[in-house]
Amino acid sequence: MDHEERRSQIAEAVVRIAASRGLEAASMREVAAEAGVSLRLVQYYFHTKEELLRGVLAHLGRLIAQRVARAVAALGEPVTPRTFLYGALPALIPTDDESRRIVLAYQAHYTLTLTRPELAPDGLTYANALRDLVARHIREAQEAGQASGDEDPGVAAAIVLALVTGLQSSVLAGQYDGPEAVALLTAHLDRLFT
Amino acid sequence: MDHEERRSQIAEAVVRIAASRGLEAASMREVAAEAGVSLRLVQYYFHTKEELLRGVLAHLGRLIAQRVARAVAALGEPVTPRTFLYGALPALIPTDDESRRIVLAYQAHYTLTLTRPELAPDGLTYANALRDLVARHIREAQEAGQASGDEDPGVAAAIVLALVTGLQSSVLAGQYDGPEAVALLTAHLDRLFT
DNA sequence: GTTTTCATGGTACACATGTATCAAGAACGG
DNA sequence: CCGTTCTTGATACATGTGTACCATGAAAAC
Repeated sequence: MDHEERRSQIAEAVVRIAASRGLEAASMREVAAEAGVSLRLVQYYFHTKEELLRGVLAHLGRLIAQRVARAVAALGEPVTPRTFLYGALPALIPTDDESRRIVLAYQAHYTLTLTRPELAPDGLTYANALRDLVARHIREAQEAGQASGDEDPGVAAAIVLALVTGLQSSVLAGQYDGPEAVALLTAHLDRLFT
Repeated sequence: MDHEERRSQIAEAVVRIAASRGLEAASMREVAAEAGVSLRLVQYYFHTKEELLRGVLAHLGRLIAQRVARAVAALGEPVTPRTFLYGALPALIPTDDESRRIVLAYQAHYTLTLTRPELAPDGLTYANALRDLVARHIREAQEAGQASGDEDPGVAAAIVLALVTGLQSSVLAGQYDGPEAVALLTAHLDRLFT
């Protein structure tokens, strides 16, 4: 059978367990049962548990990137800095069940990596790259006169991304639902693009 | 011996373990060893593990509230809405080792409650109360002409608190250090208080 | 002074965990 | 046809886990 597909299937099982019963309930045996395979098979595709968790984290990264890319693509051409930010950032907020599962599992892994850094091989690479990307779009919007220019693009990008992270947490905890959180995010963006 | 003190001592041990090796490493035996007491004693003061985790969460809440109160008190009189926000909110960002421990342990517990709501008896009570408190201060600042009045205080409060949450995560992950995160937060506040 | 409650210790038990081992069919090239 | 490599299965093992049980001073109440 195809290796990548099997690994995805198992990783998906971990995501489901982590989102419903918590990451600590994702034992090798539970994962095997949830994925509908034998324990030995989980061991075969992910030799150790550490490798499994790393694989799941990578899988979650792909899922999230895919969701964002899809949201941006749905905007149609042309993709201006403004439409990019209004399209990509809200895609990170959990709305439907699937995005909630993904973000919840991601947050569980994220928290785990805080005390087990060896599980996050790339560490802050993606976070910093994303911030720089957002900063670049903000700067372009400023140069095009769409945004007020009296703010450092790097600072504004860091703020808006931290806001997204915080809103993710709030939605997961049930403080706001998806649309409410998106409204808060766009309210912040609206002040950026005066 | 004093009951409350013993419970605090044990809860503090859990916080240290959670911050260094992760909450999943906080088994009853490890907690006992870290606290320098016997396993039986941990069982005596917290009959079950669920009760222990609830106790630690309550303890963390007290520690955080105490830190914020201290930061506000350090501002001296009079406490205006503006000084309150500039004093209380940055106190939530991890700067020294102790605040890092507290926030890290809190985040671990928070993530755990997402899939085990029975561990968070008060749920969103505090979060909503804090948001309303911040909203009230923002509204007062607006009425005093210290802040631009074209923004809903509730929305602004929700945004700034989500930002704080996101900055906490970023600092824990090492993306920003404490002073950088505080600078980002005050940059946001500065735009609120034109 | 005896009894009862509190505080602490040691230990046992049933179970879950990650990992390793042994085994057997399947696919496939020589 | 045979051997080799890839997949999959069942199971064993050592250890860690939460919890329960029994025991012992100490203090307090009557």
